[in-house]
Order: sequence, then C-alpha cells, then structure tokens
Amino acid sequence: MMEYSDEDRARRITQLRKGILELAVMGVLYNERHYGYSLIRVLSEDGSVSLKEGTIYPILARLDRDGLVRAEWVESDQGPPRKYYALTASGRQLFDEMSQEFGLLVSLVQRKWKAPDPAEPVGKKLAVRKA
Amino acid sequence: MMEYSDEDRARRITQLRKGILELAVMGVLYNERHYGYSLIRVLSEDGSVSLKEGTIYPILARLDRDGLVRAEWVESDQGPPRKYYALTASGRQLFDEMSQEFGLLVSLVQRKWKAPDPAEPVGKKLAVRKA
DNA sequence: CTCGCTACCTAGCATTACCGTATACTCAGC
DNA sequence: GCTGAGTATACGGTAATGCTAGGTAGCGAG
Repeated sequence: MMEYSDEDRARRITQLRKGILELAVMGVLYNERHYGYSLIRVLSEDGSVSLKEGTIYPILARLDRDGLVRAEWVESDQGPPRKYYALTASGRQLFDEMSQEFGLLVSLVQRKWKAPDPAEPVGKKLAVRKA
Repeated sequence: MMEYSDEDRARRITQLRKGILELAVMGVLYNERHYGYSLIRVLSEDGSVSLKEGTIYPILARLDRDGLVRAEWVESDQGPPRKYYALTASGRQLFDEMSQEFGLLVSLVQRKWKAPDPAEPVGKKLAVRKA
C-alpha cells in the first residue's frame, strides 16, 4: 500500500484552495459586510478554514482592483478604523456565474455517492492486454 | 456599473478549476472505472465541464505517478486499446482527506444562502470616515 | 487507399495564488 | 509615554496547473 507524503497532501490542498478561496470570500461577502480581520475569523470559525493576513488581504485587494467589491472605511467603537468590504453588482454577477461552474465541479467530486453506472460496472471483467 | 471583461471571467474560472479538476477526476474514479476518453465524456455530459485531452491526460499521469490510481490496458471490441484507470487505496484515502477540506470551502461559497448574522447586519448603518 | 473516429501522449506557455514573515499604524488602559 | 491588542499592508518565495496545439496510431468503412 503506497503511502503519499504529508508534503504531497499539503501541496494538493494548497493547490485546491487556489481560486476557491477567492470565490469563498465573495460568497461570504454576498450578503454580509466584513472587514479583513473579521473575514479571517469567519473563515476560521465557521469552517475551520484557517488562513493568515498574507492570504486574505491580497484577495481583497484583487477583488477591489477589479471592481468586484467596494471598500469603505468605518470608525470602530474600540480600536483602529476598519475597512469594510461589500460585493458590488458586478461582483454578484460574477459570483453567480462562477458559482454555476463551481456547482458542476462539486457534483463531480461528489459523484462517488451516486450509484455506479450499470453500463460500466465497477467489477467489470477486464481482459489484460500486455504488461 | 463596472463591467468585468470576458478574459477576466475566463481567467478566474481557469484558476478555479486548478486543483478541483484533479479532485473531480478522483471522485469520478472512486467507484467507476474509466479510461481517458470516457472520462472526458463523463465530465462533459454529466456536468458540462468541458475539457480537452491535453488537460485530462496530464492529470491521470500525475495521479498514476503518485500511486493514487492504477492503470490497466484493455483491448476494445472496436477501436484501439484503452487504458483503464481505477483509484487505489491510497487514492481513496487521499480523496477522503481532501474532500473534507473541500467540503468546508464549499460551505463557505454557499454561505450566501444562509441568513445574515444579526450581529453584523447587511444594512448596518455605516459612519464614513474619510475619502 | 484514404478518410474519419477513437484513443493516447508530449511540449511549452502563461498564469498568479497562497503563505510566511515582517512592518506600521490606531486606540485604550495605565 | 508605554504596552498590547486589533487592523492593514508589503514583499518575496515557491510551485506546477490548465490550456493550446500538435503528433502517433489502431481500427472500420467506403
């Protein structure tokens, strides 16, 4: 039973996060207003998806640059001012489009729950051809 | 209403696919045996997730290289022989682990369906600080 | 023979994301 | 003033994916 290394798993998971994280941020901001730090908490608490500043701020900067979110400085009752982000109309639209594609991919990942196709049964007898 | 370009959307979707595609292939192979070409059909039909040979074969090669799938040549009744792939025990284990992380990310993306947190209401009155 | 379809593989390119780490600023408490 | 927590930002390293395009080859039909 071949064992894959920890680095292997970590590398693949990191790769998996790429792109989804951005979509996830958009998803969270769809109906909620957040600032960078609170986003980190939300992502960490709600889904145990841990991430650091170095990951979240570049994402927000990118989304802002592309007009997908809009930032607003808001004074805080306690502590320094916060930069609140909200999804723009463009952001909503893009999120919806990407969500559709994402949904298809998700259903493929979850295909293992579906019953195997009778036309291509799991235990099909295979005629080995050559080594 | 700022418009994002088509290239923008395409770029983000491409980025989104990175990593997920590999997981999706594992998911499909979890209970079903497939060869490269049939995989392309499955992905295209079932979810309209279009991809070309140049995408699927490198993925299969990688999974094979890492011992996550096992390949077997099978003669075809009609046409050239086919290389069937099946997920190995390692592959199943890794898939399960990655699925867990994936599930968390999915739930975040779908957060927009959840009711907004009362503590951070959408329509919260914001005190603008400065331009 | 040649066409077309099935089937597999490779090379090279463009892409840019995520993460660790360090810095700096604001505000409240003392 | 000083400290500490909350908040935002800069920067470089590192990695290797997905896509386009092209190439080989078996098999059946006209």
